[in-house]
Amino acid sequence: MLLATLAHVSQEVAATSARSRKIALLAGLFRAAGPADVPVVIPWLAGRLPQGRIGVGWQALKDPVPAADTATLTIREADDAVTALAAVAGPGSQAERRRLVQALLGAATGEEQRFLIALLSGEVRQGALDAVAGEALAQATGAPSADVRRAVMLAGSLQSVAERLLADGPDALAEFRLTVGRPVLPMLARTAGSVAEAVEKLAPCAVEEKLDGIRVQVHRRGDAVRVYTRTLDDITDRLPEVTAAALALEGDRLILDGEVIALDADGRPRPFQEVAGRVGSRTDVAAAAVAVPLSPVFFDVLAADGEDLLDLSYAERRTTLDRLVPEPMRVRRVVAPAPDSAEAAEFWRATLGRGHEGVVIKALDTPYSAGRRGAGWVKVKPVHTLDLVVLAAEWGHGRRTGRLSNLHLGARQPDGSFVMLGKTFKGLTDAMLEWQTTRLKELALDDDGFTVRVRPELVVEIAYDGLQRSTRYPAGVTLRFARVLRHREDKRAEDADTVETVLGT
DNA sequence: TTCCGACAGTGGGGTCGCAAT
DNA sequence: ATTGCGACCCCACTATCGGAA
Repeated sequence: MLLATLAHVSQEVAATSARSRKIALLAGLFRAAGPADVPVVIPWLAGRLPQGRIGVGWQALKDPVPAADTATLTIREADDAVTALAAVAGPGSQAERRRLVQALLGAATGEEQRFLIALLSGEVRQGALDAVAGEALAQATGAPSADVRRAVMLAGSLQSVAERLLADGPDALAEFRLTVGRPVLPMLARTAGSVAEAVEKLAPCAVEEKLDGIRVQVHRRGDAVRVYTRTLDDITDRLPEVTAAALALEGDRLILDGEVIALDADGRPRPFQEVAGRVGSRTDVAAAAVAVPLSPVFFDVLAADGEDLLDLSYAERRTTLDRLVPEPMRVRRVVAPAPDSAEAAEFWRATLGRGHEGVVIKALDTPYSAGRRGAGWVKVKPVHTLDLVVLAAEWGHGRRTGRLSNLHLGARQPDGSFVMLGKTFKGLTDAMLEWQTTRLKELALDDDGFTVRVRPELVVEIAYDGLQRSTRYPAGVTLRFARVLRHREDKRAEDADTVETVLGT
């Protein structure tokens, strides 16, 4: 199949907003693809490279390359070129990658170039990722979409399901079962504003500690242990403590779901940044493990003695977890039998008092919804707010093109100047974007085409989760997960919060 | 007809490893 | 030694489609 065919379909998918039309377009292309093209066509149209990380980003793609006049490039040839790119390493690799990228783009027409650049930079943005592509796959093959979805969760990727499905038909889906050693997409939680609100919806439910670390899925079969992240990357080699902990358990053929955190001598959790740094360290794991020892803490079990527990209720899975995992390695929790239970509020206070991030409220009767943001899990974290001053704004991309989007946030200093604490683009409705674009243009000092600096007069109310250490910003801290609540036209810059106030929180 | 679940998009900061300077 | 880049951790929130109620 020619790359031009695929690039054109991608463009059509991007051009329509109707999800049903996107699915029909993708399904048509999947049907037309030959068996040899399928392993490439499916991930490409879900916006992903089968080779994974290849070391090419916007920097390697920014130089324009003259386009070919006619479309001759095949999908196979383009895929081979990407494979060659992924293999480049060592001194001179950046230049070599750049050369290979330019050769590939030089063989492509304009439309093909646009698709390849989007694909290589991870910005296909056609309004269709795995879920929509999976739906199209079901349509193209006649398999029930619920079965395709379940197979994808259990396989951890669309691609492997697609290959089996297109080669052997819908019957092949039955082979995708929960298997110890093969990671499944983890269940995620939604957000609620308060514990009372969440318990109201979910009772009878449990309230669990929410630990601020790295999510892990631990598989153990005999002496073989593997540890996977939320995106199913294998990080076993970086977490020897987790392997040791898993081997010390009674049960076998296990899959456990939990979080790794770092604890001080007095049992209080250390900052997320330290945990992330530790998990990211791979060159000298032994030294890193001495500096920041990690503790795995589990909250769910997906398989025990090789048996699939996904469809059991949370209450039943938790009973199994309590049997298999000793108490210090399980998250603390209480059960709130009714919406007005006093236990929930008390547990929330105690959890925050111990220095943890928040709580997760879990309905007792829900199964493990792999890969979903299931309604059965709801997280609640404390929210702080500040009034800060907009110092500058950046022009948006995609659907925010032409709007000033990303705001630079400043806190007041005693001498009347401002110190930048971070940026945010979150929380803005289309109407707010429209309004702030107009307002900030009135305040503009200069515009370099990327950032518009403004007179520091517009006050915004910002919500955030807490402070974290920063080397990027002058105060030495930045806001974690800052988002805009509202513009405060009723406030002047002199009314904004000071750096002292921020640091005092 | 209205409501709501699922999905995609728009990016934030930090940290590590590697290559280039 | 320092800097720049890419990858991958953590993540909040809004808009939209289309099926459920």
